[in-house]
Amino acid sequence: MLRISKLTDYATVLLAHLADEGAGQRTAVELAEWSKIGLPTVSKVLKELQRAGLVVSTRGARGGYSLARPAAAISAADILDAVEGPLGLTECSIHPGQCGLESDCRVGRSWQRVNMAIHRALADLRLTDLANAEADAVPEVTVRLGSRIAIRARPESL
Amino acid sequence: MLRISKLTDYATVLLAHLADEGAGQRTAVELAEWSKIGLPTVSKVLKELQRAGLVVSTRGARGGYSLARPAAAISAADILDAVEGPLGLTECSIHPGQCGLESDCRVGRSWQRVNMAIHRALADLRLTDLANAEADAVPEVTVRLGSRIAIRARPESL
DNA sequence: CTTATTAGGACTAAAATGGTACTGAATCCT
DNA sequence: AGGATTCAGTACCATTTTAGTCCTAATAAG
Repeated sequence: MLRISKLTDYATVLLAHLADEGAGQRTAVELAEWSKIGLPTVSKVLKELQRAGLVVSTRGARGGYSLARPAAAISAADILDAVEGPLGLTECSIHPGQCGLESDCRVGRSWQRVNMAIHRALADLRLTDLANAEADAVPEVTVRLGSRIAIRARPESL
Repeated sequence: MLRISKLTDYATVLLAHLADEGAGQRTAVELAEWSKIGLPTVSKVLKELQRAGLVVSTRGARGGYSLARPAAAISAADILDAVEGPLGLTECSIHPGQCGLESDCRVGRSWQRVNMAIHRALADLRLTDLANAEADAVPEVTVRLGSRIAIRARPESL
């Protein structure tokens, strides 16, 4: 099905750890040792998170990384966007007008809507929720794609 | 962000066309010409859809493809699963016990839940909805991940 | 038995992903 | 000032995934 990349997974793990330890600042080395992910990779991920403004870094001796804002203010969508970029769901959403169908094909916009709705739902799923995946700690998320039908996946079915 | 593959997009377009034309049976050639997708590719996609049971095929002269069931009984999740397979969202959901964190890392299960919830929401989004992407035709979808928080992306914001 | 059409699978090319390495810049400490 | 520590940027490589093609076999119609 839908898939997040390994790097996004790493990012989540690292961010969750930074969140756990309060305002704790950690170096890339510490995080690599703790997570058992290779240092270069951890480094790369953290750099991306820094560019995206999710963590702040201080250079030099006694430097390191820490969260740029409270864990509750960082969403799953933030992490996705930071690591995977704002990729479009379909080709024609990136290069419109090269499709040849256009008038006949109303499918593209649908997937686009699906994507946006999922994105929007994930924007409300916070790092604090992701970090506490104990039973039922992950919140309900509602994706609203239009106005006609309400569909609900019930918690007990997860 | 999240992404569907080109082939999934093709599959949706083709299925939508089969749905449009009533019970119309179409050959791969006809579908390729109509969609302007290369014949070998159309062929491949249709074969996958056939294996997944979304379309039925008849061989030989006057053969072709048609929907295996009414468009309203085919969901977005069916299409995703047919073309992209039931991929796990993270590594450790596929190969558990190789992670080294496990006790410390509660992130994996969260993403897994997100995935399952999205999947479940897409299971209720029907081909008929995808094919009619006129304004507001795509229905509201609710993904419920847990039981604590309700999050709603409002239609007007799409 | 010839033609139309799908089934299956092997194969190739291109792109994305995951991971590494190197060089430079900032900061701290003595 | 000088050295040590640590992040920044970028280029690079290997592997995997994705997209697309092609060929041969099977099935059905006329």
